[in-house]
Amino acid sequence: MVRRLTSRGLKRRDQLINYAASRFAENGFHPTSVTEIVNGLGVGKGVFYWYFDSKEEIFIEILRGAQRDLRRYQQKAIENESDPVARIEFGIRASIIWLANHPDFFTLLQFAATDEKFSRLIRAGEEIAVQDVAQHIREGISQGRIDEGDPLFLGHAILGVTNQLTRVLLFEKKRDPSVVADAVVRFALGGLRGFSGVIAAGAMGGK
Amino acid sequence: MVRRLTSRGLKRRDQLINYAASRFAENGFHPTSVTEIVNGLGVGKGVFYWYFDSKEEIFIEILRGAQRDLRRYQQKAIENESDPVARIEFGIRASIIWLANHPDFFTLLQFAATDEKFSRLIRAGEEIAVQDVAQHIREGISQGRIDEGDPLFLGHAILGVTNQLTRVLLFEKKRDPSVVADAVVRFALGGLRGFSGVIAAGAMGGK
Amino acid sequence: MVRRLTSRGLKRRDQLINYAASRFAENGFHPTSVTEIVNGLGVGKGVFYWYFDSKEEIFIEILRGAQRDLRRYQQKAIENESDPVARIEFGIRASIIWLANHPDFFTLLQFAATDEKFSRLIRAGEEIAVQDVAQHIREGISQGRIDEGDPLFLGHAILGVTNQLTRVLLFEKKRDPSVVADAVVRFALGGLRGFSGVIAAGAMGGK
Amino acid sequence: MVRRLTSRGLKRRDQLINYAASRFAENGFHPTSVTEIVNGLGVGKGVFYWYFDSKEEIFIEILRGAQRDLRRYQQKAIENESDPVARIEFGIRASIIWLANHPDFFTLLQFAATDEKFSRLIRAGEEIAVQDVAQHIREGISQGRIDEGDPLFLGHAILGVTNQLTRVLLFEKKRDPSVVADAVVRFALGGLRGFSGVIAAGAMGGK
DNA sequence: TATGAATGAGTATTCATTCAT
DNA sequence: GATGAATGAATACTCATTCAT
Repeated sequence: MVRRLTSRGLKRRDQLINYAASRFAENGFHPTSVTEIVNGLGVGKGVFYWYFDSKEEIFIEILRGAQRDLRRYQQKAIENESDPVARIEFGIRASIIWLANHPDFFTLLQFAATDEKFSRLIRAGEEIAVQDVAQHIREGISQGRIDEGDPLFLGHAILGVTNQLTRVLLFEKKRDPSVVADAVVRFALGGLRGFSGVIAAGAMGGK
Repeated sequence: MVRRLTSRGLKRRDQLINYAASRFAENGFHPTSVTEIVNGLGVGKGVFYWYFDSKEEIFIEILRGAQRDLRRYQQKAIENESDPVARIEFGIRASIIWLANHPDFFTLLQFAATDEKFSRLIRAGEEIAVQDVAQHIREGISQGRIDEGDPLFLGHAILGVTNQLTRVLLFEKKRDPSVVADAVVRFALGGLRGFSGVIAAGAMGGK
Repeated sequence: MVRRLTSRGLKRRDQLINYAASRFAENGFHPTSVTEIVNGLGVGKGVFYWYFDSKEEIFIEILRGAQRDLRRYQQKAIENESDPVARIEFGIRASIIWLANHPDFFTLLQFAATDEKFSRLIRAGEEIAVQDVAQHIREGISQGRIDEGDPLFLGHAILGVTNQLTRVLLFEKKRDPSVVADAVVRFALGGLRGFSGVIAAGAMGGK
Repeated sequence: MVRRLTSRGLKRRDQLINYAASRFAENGFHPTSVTEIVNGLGVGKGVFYWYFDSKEEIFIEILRGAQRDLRRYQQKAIENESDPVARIEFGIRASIIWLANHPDFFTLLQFAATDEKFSRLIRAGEEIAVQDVAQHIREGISQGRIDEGDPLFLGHAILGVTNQLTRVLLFEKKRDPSVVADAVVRFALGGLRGFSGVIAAGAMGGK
């Protein structure tokens, strides 16, 4: 939808995005109806469709906004650091802090990754984040600080640890963000250094 | 629902579970209708509600079955191994192989974790798996093979790496299961060993 | 929609078709809502969609049924007559009688011809009727009873006269069907015989 | 709505009428939204409601304008002809030429005739046109050039032939307007002369 | 005159679930 | 055990119209 918005319109749009995000996070995307959103805001149904073409569209806008914001936060956390391993660490810590400050978005991103309609977007965002990390990993490898290994694999591994520990420790067990971050960093940097003595590679066979 | 089923009835129930699982995996839980399931099987709607109280119930049955099956597979892979680190490795490898053989269930479990209605079940299953691993981790720590650290944290970290790399490398990038397993094991065992030189713990602060 | 219907189901379907036809005829297709139809029948909304995929579909069924019925009626009126001009006359009279007995369908067919979604169907039905007449016209021409002329043009001309006089005389001015039929037949057969002295063919030019 | 319009305002009004007419003709009246009209013109919604009270009103304006214009065109074609049969012929030819030059209006008039909201207007317009023709028919009868018969019936018959052949031959089969006009004139004048030997008047009976 | 914003009843359609047979 | 039929609340979305500026 292309619409020239006045400042009043921009405010409305933001209001819709924020409220919808909170409802989606609490109830889930499918179970949250447009009616629920507009009623919660005390506006008519047409308002919603004045700003968005569909329920899908507003969700995508929410996701994009979250991805953009998270990425900016990560980059800002890194910008003055030249050591690649430190950049990785700072990136992890920034992510966790951002997620702690935007718990709704965490839920939303997790769900979106499982829904065919949005997963492409999430994948793309993840890929960008992983590319960022991969670059630092490559530098770390060339400096001999990180063991050889596919930087993209390693980047995804870090992402996996970060997400899982954030969900469990931060959101479920309500640990302090810095505690969570310490745990993630410890595991992730250890993982990057790798483990020479793989015991039984391929030893178990398939089905 | 508790119903005494004939062997024919058991077969029907299985048929429903399997077909529903494939539909849910392909379309998502919410977008898949009961009508779609019974039509796809060429039976009437009564059949569905003879065996299950609701669409939620069949989904829960699917999830439970998947969790049970995966756990059995993991345990079988471990039963003759006494070395704790090897048990961890074998557990990881077994998980990846099982997931490779049940791609539908992977999708389903991922989604279920994000839906309030099912997440409790998923969390419980995860917790059990993590407890298993934690036990090995404890042994490993006491043998001095793994660095000090909260075994539950570490268990979740392993789970996070496994899930993420399975999704990305196995399902998206179609890598061979053994390649994926090698990557996961390498990172996980490295992560367990930890990283003594955390550079900036807590240095960045919150918002 | 392909559905095996019980006799109860067939009855419901008929009921829906008949009631919907009357509503469409009275209010028009667009202004008549599915809700109005099911409420008028005192059934749930699902009933409608059990038998028809859409509002369009039921309308098409109505049109098809009307076309089929009208055609049968025309053919029955003609079957024992061998004289081609008499066949034309009998066909016209039969059409008018049928329309007099199915005033709703007349309205429906007229509307359908103007709506892109249904006009193809109406055109096809008209074409069939016109082909029938054209055959008799050809015979009439070869017997020297009808002047030379494109039989399809003439068939459409007859259709036009029939429709217009039926609408105006029969439905608006409430004339007796036989009076209407006499008027149509008189004009149509005169028109078939043609007019040798066209006064100013092409004399007026285009725009 | 009565509004004193500046010349700029009159232009806007015309623009709206013309564009709306083209949309209505292409999509149908009901399916065309006011939004579609104003967006297509790149103006705000207020503009529409400044000039017209409702969507119905603009449609009625369109119809009235078309009727007025057609009637003027017919009258101009006839004004210098005194022979009644020739006046009929010229009227028919003029109508077909006008319709050929205003294909949108043809569609619109056809639809309007089927919609309760507008049919009164269309009927009135038709009645005027038919009265015009009826006058010539009466003259023709008194001159012994046209057989006895109700002039209004005959007038409607001519209208029916004209409309049907225009639709089929001109718009669907893309015949040249003069060819269409020849066919209509031939049939209409033949029809006016009538057919003495009605074979089976009333012989078939009603239901 | 004109705009962007807002209204809210209305639309077609879906779907989990129940019922009668 | 199983079927076709029925329910009716709910859903996403539309649209003629009005309002504030």
